[in-house]
Amino acid sequence: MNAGRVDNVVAMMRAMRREAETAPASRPDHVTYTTVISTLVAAGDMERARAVLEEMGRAGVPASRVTYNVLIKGYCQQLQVGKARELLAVDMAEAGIEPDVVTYNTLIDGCVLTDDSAGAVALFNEMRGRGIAPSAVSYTTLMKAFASSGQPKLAHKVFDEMEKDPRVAVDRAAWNMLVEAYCRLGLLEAAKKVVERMKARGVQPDVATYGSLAKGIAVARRPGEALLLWEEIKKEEMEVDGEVLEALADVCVRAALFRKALEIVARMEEMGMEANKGKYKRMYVELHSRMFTSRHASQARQDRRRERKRAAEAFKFWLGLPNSYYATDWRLQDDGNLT
DNA sequence: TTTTGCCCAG
Repeated sequence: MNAGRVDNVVAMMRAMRREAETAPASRPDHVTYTTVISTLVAAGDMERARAVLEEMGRAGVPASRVTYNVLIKGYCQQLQVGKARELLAVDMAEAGIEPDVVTYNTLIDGCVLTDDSAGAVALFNEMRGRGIAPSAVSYTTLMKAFASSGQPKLAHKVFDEMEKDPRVAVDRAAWNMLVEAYCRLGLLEAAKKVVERMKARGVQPDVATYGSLAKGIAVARRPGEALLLWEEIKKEEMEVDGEVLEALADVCVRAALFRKALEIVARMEEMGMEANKGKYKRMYVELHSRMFTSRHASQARQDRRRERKRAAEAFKFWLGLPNSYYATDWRLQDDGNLT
């Protein structure tokens, strides 16, 4: 199952059933069937997952709450939240199986995936109405509903409620979701305040935190902030993934901060990541190909921009664009290639 | 032994 080998998992279950004819101890139990269903769900094959549920019933092995939770997750991933809800309202109810906090968290996330934040709130309330206590995951998922619908203030309200709830602890995922809620709209000052509070509470920012900040910087188009974040990542020897670096490199290229952009892509290449040169070529040509072409600049101004020009040449060299060492005439074709 | 949330982007 962990290797995603669907056919082998199904064949194993069948073999167990056959063997059980002479060795009853091999009879698949509810965990066996749930494991098979998990494999099919992970492969996105809801039809076969559902068929195994039927097979389970015919074999006289009752599905458990976990079995249903797995199937609900599968329908949510396929964006079929209606079918997921039906499993709860009809199948689980008929089988007399009570949902738990995982059931509801999964459904709430399904609402988020289908841009239904009202549905997410309704399910959160329904869960509490049934006497099921929200977990840290419940709060964070509800925050996600507001974060992804561009309502950071509401996400923050949920965060505050979470802090007040003695049954749960605010963890790094919750802080990160709050940072994400602000960054998605490019509200960098608010996001940075959250990060400061998070650090003051002894929670270290991680890849997700910096990923959100990098995205926020890109949304807000604030290259100065990209430099600050890059310096912090360098100073703290922070473990970051390529996506964060790419977001920062994008902002730097857009802002014509080529020296920094080169530093960042160097780090990406150190990490074994292929920087997307095609994208940077397009950005360079679209945004900066007219740089340094003014004929009216004074000598003083030309001197001042010498370092920037050197950086631009180095960047073009890295891109493989014609630079000062080679030909100087080049243009962008309709197909995006350069001649 | 099987199930849920935190960056990217579709």
